[in-house]
Amino acid sequence: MPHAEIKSKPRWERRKDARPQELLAAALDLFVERGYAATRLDDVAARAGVSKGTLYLYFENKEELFKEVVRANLVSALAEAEDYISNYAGKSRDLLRGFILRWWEHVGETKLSGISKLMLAESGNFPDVARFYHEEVIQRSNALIIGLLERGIARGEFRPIDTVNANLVIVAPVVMLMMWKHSFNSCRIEPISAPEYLDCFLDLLLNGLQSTASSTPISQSLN
Amino acid sequence: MPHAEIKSKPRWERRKDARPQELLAAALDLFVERGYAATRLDDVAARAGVSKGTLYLYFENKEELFKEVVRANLVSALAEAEDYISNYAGKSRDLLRGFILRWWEHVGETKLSGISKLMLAESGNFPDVARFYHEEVIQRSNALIIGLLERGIARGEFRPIDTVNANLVIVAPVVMLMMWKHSFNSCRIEPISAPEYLDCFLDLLLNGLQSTASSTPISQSLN
DNA sequence: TATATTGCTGACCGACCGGTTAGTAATTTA
DNA sequence: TAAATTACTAACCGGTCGGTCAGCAATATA
Repeated sequence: MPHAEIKSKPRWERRKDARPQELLAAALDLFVERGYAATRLDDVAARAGVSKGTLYLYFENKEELFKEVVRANLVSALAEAEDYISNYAGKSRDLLRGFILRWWEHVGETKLSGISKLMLAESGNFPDVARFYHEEVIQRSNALIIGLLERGIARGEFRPIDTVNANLVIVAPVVMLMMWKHSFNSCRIEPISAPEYLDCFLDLLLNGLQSTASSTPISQSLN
Repeated sequence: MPHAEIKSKPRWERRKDARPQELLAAALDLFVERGYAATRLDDVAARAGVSKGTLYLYFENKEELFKEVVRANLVSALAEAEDYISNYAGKSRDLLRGFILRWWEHVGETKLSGISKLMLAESGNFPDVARFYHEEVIQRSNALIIGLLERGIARGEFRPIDTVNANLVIVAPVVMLMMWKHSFNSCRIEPISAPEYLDCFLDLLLNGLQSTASSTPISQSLN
């Protein structure tokens, strides 16, 4: 029925308050799918059912749009993680395992992992965005995990180690899994099984951290 | 002295056999500095002291140029690593440590790390290049490390673990350090100290792998 | 020195994309 | 219902970049 619309369906509608969220959702999708540089604002607008000019009514430019996407998603997710850790009462190894599994569940296997991947991939070409992300997300996340490790050491559950670098080492396999999911996983290449990978990682990690069984401090056997 | 050249300095020279290598070197530099998509062939040609048209005399297109860069650098480096491992006679933990430190030395802290970073960052947008790199580099590297782990397990030096996933978990912190070096390290953000980071990583890893001291198999304490 | 060969140039094409703006039409107001 | 307001559109601009090609000038040849 070619002309079913008797008089309805105006060519467009005024929806001033719904637009920003719809644009943010569309932007998140496309940034995750294609990365920062490769995402065209024409496409973001189209996916939100709007023209590119409209996008510029609500966001100053591409960079500000991206920052809003990060604020609306990752920064808020960080607050939850902070809660989880500070309220935990049990053993540190369980806290660490729980934190990592929840991290994967809430970020890794959702679209949000695409943002983490994107930043690591492109921050070299966009130093302003890089600094924003580093201050707003990475530093806070680092503080979280370092605090967790210190807690384990203070309670005698973990060996005393260099917590600053251990933080980075621990984060690496999880971030790597996110990266993989958004790069090689995408086209025709055998995907990594996240549960098995994380199991293996946690096995190695918690064994490597534990203070009880291991009597050899390792660092003495340098060559 | 504005016109010192009496009669020398022709506007250009014929150097048919030197061009390919010079172009490959320039391409490596720029791919590492800016990534695949953001590297302009005009710039590659200019850095090699040549015009863009010349580049197309020696390479079919951007993708083939990139593949040649990978072949000329990473693929050959892999051969050396294969030698190192297959000829090693000592303890597996020392072999693993040596392999990782040499990997960092020969790839991580050279330009080549930029290629690894680039692939992880952009293969999602260039599936053909991704498949090439996966077959030519990643699969061979995986086979190498899995073999190394199997050797350690067979000799009773490492705990029996899931070697396929452990390979990925082990590779992650090194690759992550490369990524960091080429993204956040580049502009104004506190750099990671590679030696300290690798020390910490190897400490955790070798402690996590060792079969001797640790009596608790860890995987039993789920939750 | 004259002629042939070919490595190399640089202007050009067409597609793309971030950002702008004149104008239009949906809605509100009086 | 007529006028005023403004959310929205669509055409446009300037700049970029992968890729092409007609022609030129640096060599080789004789």
